[in-house]
Amino acid sequence: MALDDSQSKIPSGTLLLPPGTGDRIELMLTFLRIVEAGNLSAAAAQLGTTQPTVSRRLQTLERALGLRLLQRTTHTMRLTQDGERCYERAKELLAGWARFESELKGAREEPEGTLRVIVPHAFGQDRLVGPLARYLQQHAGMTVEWLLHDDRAIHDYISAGIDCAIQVGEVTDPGLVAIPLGQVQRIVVAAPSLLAGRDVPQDAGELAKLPWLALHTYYRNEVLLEHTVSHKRKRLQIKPRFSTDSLYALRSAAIRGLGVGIGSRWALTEALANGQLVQLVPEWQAAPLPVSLVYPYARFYPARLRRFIDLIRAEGGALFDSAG
Amino acid sequence: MALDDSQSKIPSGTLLLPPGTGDRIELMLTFLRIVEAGNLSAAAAQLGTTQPTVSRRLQTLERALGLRLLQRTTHTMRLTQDGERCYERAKELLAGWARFESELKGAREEPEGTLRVIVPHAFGQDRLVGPLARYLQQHAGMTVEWLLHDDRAIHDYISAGIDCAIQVGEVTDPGLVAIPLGQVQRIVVAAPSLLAGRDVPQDAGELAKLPWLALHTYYRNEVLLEHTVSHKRKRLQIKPRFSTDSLYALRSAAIRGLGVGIGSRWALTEALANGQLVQLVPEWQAAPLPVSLVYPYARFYPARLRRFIDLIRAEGGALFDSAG
DNA sequence: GATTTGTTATACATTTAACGTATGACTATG
DNA sequence: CATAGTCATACGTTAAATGTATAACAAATC
Repeated sequence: MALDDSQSKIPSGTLLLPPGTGDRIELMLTFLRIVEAGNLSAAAAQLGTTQPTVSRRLQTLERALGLRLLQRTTHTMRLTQDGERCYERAKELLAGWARFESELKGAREEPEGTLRVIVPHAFGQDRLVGPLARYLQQHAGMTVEWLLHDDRAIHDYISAGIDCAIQVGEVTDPGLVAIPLGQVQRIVVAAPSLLAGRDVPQDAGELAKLPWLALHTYYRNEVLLEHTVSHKRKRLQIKPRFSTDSLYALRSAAIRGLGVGIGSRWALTEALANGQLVQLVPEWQAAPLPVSLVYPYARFYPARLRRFIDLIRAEGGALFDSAG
Repeated sequence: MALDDSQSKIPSGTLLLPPGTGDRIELMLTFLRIVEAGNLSAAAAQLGTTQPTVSRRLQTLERALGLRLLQRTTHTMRLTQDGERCYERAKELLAGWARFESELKGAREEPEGTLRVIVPHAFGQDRLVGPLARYLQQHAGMTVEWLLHDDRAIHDYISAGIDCAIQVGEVTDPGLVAIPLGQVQRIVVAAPSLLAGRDVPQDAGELAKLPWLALHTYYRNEVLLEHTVSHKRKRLQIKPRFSTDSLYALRSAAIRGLGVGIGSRWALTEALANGQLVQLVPEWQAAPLPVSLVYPYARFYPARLRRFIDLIRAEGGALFDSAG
C-alpha cells in the first residue's frame, strides 16, 4: 500500500504551526472566540476555562505564527491587520474542519458502501431474503453482496473483507463475535418408496437396518439421536451409501429413496407436506444446531454492519424459532 | 468589538475530535503518513518519532472518530471504507491548512496593507519622499498614509494605529524603539534687510541686541549656542517678537526681516543660496537635533513596517548626514 | 520445522506541557 | 482615592505524550 514519492498527497512545506504548540485547532478556535467575545476574560468564560489559559493560548498562536494578531492593553483590544486576515482565514479553515467532521459523523451514523455477508445456501436463498429486503428498503444507497457459502472457514473470508456471516453450528473462533439467532431442528426422513415392503421403524434402534445418506458437514458414520420427551440418547453406527455437503442434494437423494437422512426441518417441510418424504421416529431427533450471526471482534464497526446486526437481532428469533 | 450571537462566525456543532485528543492536525498528518508509508514502523521513521507513538496516535484518532480507519495485523494493513473516505477528506482539509499557513507566512514576509507614517512637516515634504517613492516601487500593492505632523505626542498616534514616525529631538518614551538616522544642524540666520544700517554681529554675544523670532517647539526665551571649534557655549536671553511652531513660518518671517531665527540648515539652504537670508556668526550653532525613526516596542512587527525600517536604515544616513 | 526478521500493541517510567490559582501591574470608572 | 476589571506572569499541580522494553504474531528464510 505504500505510495512512492510521486503519489504522496500530504501537503508539503514547512508548517507555521509546528507540532508541540498544542492543539492547533484549539488555538484557532480560542483566537476566534477572543475576537468575538471582545476580551480575553469573557472568552475564557465562554470557553469554560481560565483567563490565563486564554492569554497563553493567544500568545502561543502569535509566537508560532510570528505575527501580532491582537493589539491589547488592560482595557483595549483591537485586531491588527494581520489579525483581521488571520480571523477571516481561520473561520474558513475551521468551517472546513467542521464539514470534515460532519462528513465523518455521517459515515458513522448512516450506512454506506457495500455490506458483504456470507450465508449458508440453506438459508440464503429464502429464509433470510426477507430481512435483507427490509434492510435495503430502509437504507437507500446501500448495496449488499450476498454470498452463499457453506464453508466453515469463515474467519478467512472475514479477513478478506467480508463484514459478517450466518453460521450454523457452534462458534469456536475466539476472534469472532457470535450473536445467537436460534436453533434448527434436525429430523430423520425417508421416502415412502424406501419403506415399501419393509416394516416402518418404530424405534430409533431400528433405523440402523436401513440404508443411509450422510450430510458430511454434520454427520458421517455415526448419528446421535435424542428422545424429545424422555431425553434419552441413542447412538447409531451407520454406513452411508451416499455422502454430500449439500442439504438440498441430501434432500433430493432422500426423495429418490436412496436412503434415510437427517436434515434441517425447515428445508424439508415442503417435501414432507406433499408426501415425497416422511418423518421417521418423530420423537427422536438429532441435536439442533445453533444459528449465529458472526462478525470479527473489533473496536469499531461501520454503520452498515451495525444496522444489519440490529435488524437481524430484531427479526432473527422469528426466523429461527425452536419450531423450525 | 464583542460580536453578538447573530454575528458569531465560529463553526457550531459538536466536534468529533474534541479538545484533549492532542494536536488534531498532527493526528491527521500521522494517519496520512501511515497510509502513504504502508506500515506504522515506516511512518514512524519518516515522522522522526517511534512506532509506539504512531500506533497510539492512530488509535487516538480512531477512538475519537469512533471509526476503524485501518484494518491491520502484524503483517497486513489495508484501509477500511471509512478509512478511505477519511483519507480523502483529511488530505483536502490539510491542504486547506497548508494554504492558510502559506497565506499567513506571505503576510509575514510580504508587505501588505497600509503603512501609516508620521513625519514632521520639515522632512515629509521633500527629504523623505525619495525613500518613500523607492519603498512603493519595491512593494507593489502597498499603500502608505504619509501624515505630516509635528506633534510630539507620537505615542498617542501610535496607539491609534500609526506604524511609525520620524521624530526630531530626543526620544524619551520607553515604549518606543528609536533608530537614530542622523542629526540636523541648527544655524542662526537673518535677512540682509534686518542688518541694513547695523553692524553685522561678529560674536554670539552681539546677537542679543537684535530682534528675535522663536520656533517655540525648540526654543523660546533662551538660546544656547556652541562654538564649532572651541566648543565654548554661550547662553543668550532673547525676547522674541514672533513665535511659531512652524519652521517654514519662521523662515518666511526671517526672510521678511522681522528678526533673527534659528532653524535647521537644510530647510534654509535655498534662501541662503539666493541671498534672501544670511547666516550670522557661522562658527556658533545651536545643538543639532537627533532625528530618529520611532515605532512601538512589540514582540512582532508586520512585514510592511520591517521593510520600511530596513529601507530607512539603509538610506537615512545619507539623508541626515552631519552636513545637513 | 526451526529460526530470524519485522511488524503491531501494551506496560512502565520519564519527560514535557498545559492547566488553575495567586498575584502584580495597569487603567477606566465612580 | 478606592474599586473593579482587565492582561500577563510565577508557581505548583495535574495531565498527557513520549521512548524504552517487551510480548505476541506471522511471513520469510534456511
